[in-house]
Amino acid sequence: MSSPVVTRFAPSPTGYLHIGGGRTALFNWAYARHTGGKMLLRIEDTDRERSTAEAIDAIIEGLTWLGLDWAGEPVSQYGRAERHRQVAEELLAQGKAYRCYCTPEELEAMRAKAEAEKRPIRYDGTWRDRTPSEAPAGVKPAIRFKAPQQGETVIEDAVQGRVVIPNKDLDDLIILRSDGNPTYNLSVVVDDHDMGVTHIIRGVDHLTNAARQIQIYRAMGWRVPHMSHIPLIHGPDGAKLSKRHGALGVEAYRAMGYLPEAMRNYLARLSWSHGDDEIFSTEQLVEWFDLDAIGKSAARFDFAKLENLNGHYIRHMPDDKLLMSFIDFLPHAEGGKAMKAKIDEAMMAKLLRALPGLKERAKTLVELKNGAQFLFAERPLPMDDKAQQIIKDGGAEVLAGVVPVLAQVSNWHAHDLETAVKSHAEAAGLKLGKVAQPLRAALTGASTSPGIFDVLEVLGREESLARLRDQASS
RNA sequence: GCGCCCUUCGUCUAUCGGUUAGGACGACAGCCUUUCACGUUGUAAAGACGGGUUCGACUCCCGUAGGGCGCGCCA
Repeated sequence: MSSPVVTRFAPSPTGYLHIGGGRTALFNWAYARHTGGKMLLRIEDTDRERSTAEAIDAIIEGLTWLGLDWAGEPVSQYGRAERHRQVAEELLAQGKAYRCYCTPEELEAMRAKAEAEKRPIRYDGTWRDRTPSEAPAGVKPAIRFKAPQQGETVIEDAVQGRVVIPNKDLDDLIILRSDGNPTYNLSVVVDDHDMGVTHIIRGVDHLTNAARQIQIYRAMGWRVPHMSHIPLIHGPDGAKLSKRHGALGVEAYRAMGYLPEAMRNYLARLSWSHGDDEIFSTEQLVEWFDLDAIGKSAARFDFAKLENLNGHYIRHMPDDKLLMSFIDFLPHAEGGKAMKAKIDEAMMAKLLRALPGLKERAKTLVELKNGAQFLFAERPLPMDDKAQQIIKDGGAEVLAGVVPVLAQVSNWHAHDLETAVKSHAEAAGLKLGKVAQPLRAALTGASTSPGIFDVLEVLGREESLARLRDQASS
């Protein structure tokens, strides 16, 4: 029996949880679930300049919205700095690291020179073999890892396969800054080791870091975790979906009206697949998810497909559940707070009754919100351009004819209303559409809506007749 | 510049040497229809290029081109 799987999601809190991070978290989560293991959350906050408490909150909220959870409390990497320092000292004591007295300015000059001469940009090992006695006075040293210079470092990656990096291309990285703070590559290794992480699943942008980290694991005599470097998500143009290029935080997707279940389904299908399966539940994802089905090429983010998937989830969600999702969504939508304030028991009932007709027409919760607008509107109803046109083009007269008919319907239900309107249309020699559109315009203020008889029923007799009379010619 | 990775319809992908290269989104067309949708039927649409290996390559190897990632006292 092998030990239980431990994965981790380790974002740096320098901004919101972007969509690529969300998928990395999803893969870690799904793999942990699939194997009966657990996922840990570690906040990589060692960069004190850029890490913020707001970002931590945004990440946690984003993960929570996505429906991803983790075992235990989030770990602060910065909080473990003392331990990282100890490891750096240990490496130093063992001769596997050394003090480097180069100043940042010198290093910058070194890089500039290398670039100008079109040489690989690498630390030249100035202090690798010098003795501390040669140290310049007044310069605080950083500690560098003494990386092997010959041979190669092999990454056995579940996704990338066997990746071989020549050691000559990996220079001596700083593991402890001159101010005594550990750097990323050291902290990651120490934390993953101490936290018992068995499987590292992260973006391929960390692939070369993996090589350096493996060298540190070796130097410490620690076991190297299983690694999976997953492809990045690109924008529609093929370029990296970076923060600078319009990459959005998961909260933006929430505001755009996407359902977490749809996001999970969509994200799961980026660089991962299970045969021809396109739409599947999170339970199925957990059941099916495995590392060997992850592809190596980057995927482009496609809003059209996300939207299609989202529409599917909206349509198939039970009405009561959808209503709850809708109400939870409202505060995040434009003008949604005002709508939410209007939701009382009666409105809940109306929404629930209207939802079957509404959800067929909505691909996002924003569209659902817009579609439901007519339920919240108050007389006199605001009318959009098309609706006004319908009323003007003879609609008002049609309404004048049909209102008395509707007023006589004793049982105000869709079926009876339909019977009444249809026979009226027939008697008047009008096609049903000629009657339905004016009704729709007057009732909803728009030219599109759910089935008109359902609209009449949901609005109720009094409100319906009042709205119709507002627009009927006298 | 150096290193690593990638390349099947516009997009996401299936294919693990032998298929009429399949599915999904999107597009287009038809049907349904009180609007818009939904639903449904159908159509168009792909192995980057060039060499090998093989009886046989989308699949294996090499090269070319294009793309991505990395090369901080950032993570």
